[in-house]
Amino acid sequence: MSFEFRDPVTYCYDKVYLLVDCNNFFCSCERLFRPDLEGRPLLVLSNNDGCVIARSQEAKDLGIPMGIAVFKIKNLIRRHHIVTFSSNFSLYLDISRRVMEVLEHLCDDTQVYSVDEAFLCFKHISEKEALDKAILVRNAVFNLIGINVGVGIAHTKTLAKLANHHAKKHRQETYGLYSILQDMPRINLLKNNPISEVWGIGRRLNERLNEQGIHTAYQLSVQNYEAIKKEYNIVLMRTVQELNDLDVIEDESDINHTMQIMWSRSFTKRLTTLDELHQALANFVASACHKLRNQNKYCSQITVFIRTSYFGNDPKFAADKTANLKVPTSDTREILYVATQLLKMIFAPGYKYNKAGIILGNLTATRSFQSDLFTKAKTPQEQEKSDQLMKAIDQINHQGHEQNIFIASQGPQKAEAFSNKNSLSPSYTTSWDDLPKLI
DNA sequence: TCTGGGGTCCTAGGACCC
DNA sequence: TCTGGGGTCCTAGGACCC
Repeated sequence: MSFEFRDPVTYCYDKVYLLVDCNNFFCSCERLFRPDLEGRPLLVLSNNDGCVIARSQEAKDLGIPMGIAVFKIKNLIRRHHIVTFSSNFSLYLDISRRVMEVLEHLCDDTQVYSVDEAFLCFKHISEKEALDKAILVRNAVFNLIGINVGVGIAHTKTLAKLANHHAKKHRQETYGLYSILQDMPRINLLKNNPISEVWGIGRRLNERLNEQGIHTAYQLSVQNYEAIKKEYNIVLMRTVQELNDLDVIEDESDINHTMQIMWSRSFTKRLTTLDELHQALANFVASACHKLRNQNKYCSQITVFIRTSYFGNDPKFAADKTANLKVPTSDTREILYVATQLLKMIFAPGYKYNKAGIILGNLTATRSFQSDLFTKAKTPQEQEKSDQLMKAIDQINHQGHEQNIFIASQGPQKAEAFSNKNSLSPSYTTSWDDLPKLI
């Protein structure tokens, strides 16, 4: 097979993607403020300290898998003196925001993809220039924030993800940077990776494709587009196209694009009565509504769900119910009223519930709605009054860490009262409003 | 005792209309 | 009395992501 070789200095590409991804992000954030932990294995745990959601390299090297229940590795933790942290999302989000600021400074077409990664898009650039950019990005983020990143360089987002994976896996040889703009390294990388490493191939697709004899990314890349679309779907077809350097996955980084807000937690203690569930739900509603108003949005769809644990021998039960509102709202009292009705409809006695939640959907930036003869809109005065009240509640609750004002049914207990956080790190960066910015 | 918390997109199928 | 097909909109559910 012969590949076309393009001169790295003189050949100019229309469009190049750099995927920048922070290494072991949550663990790296914790370590920023605890340099004494350098070199020691670290874990960040989920909300109830129930399972592992992030691992430092040392912890990965010990063979600790993602998502494993903490009680299953108690001995390992003791034996290797592994340091564990409860998840501190406000810290991670703050560090994330600072990292993204650096990236946006270095590239005006930055698409933030998740809390720890972003695609940087450069136009009319040679491979050498792309590599120079990648080095600049890696050094800037490390020098200014203290976080290590990996950078994958390719013609499509799917390939940039794969290149990034290679860069991080072989950090010694790649220094965290890898380009597959040329055909030769791209084809080699495809041949050396199973399809499960490809962005968009999950467990189910992996099984189905394996049954068809498709195991490597390369085997997937040579499939016929139309046949894949017919047998599977358009999403997988786009993945196959992307493996062949066709840039077909759109920019979805529209900042106000959120379509729904979910708030849910699992409980440390099993809840059995409608009353207990209602109190927990009321807290979730309050938090979700607060988030909704922060985004200056209204919702017209409310879903409530409750369920028992997937594990153990107790009887299993799960239920959800959705209500659509004629008039969009962000008023905690209205949403709580509807949520309460929904909860009453789905509640079944005799089960030990371990999780509940609320989803606010159909988010809109205005209250506009299709009026009909039977729907009475609030008068502008009523709307204004509701907005003012909610604003006041948000302001007072924002003044401290405690939630000071409750809707009556939230009860005296806060949502946190239902969950455990045994080894939470301090909120280093968000405790003081006037903390000097790192950059 | 103890098993995360968010999100997105696509598709199939039902309701309804002409 | 019986019989259609095509279009749109909505929703639930499945698959994926970090």
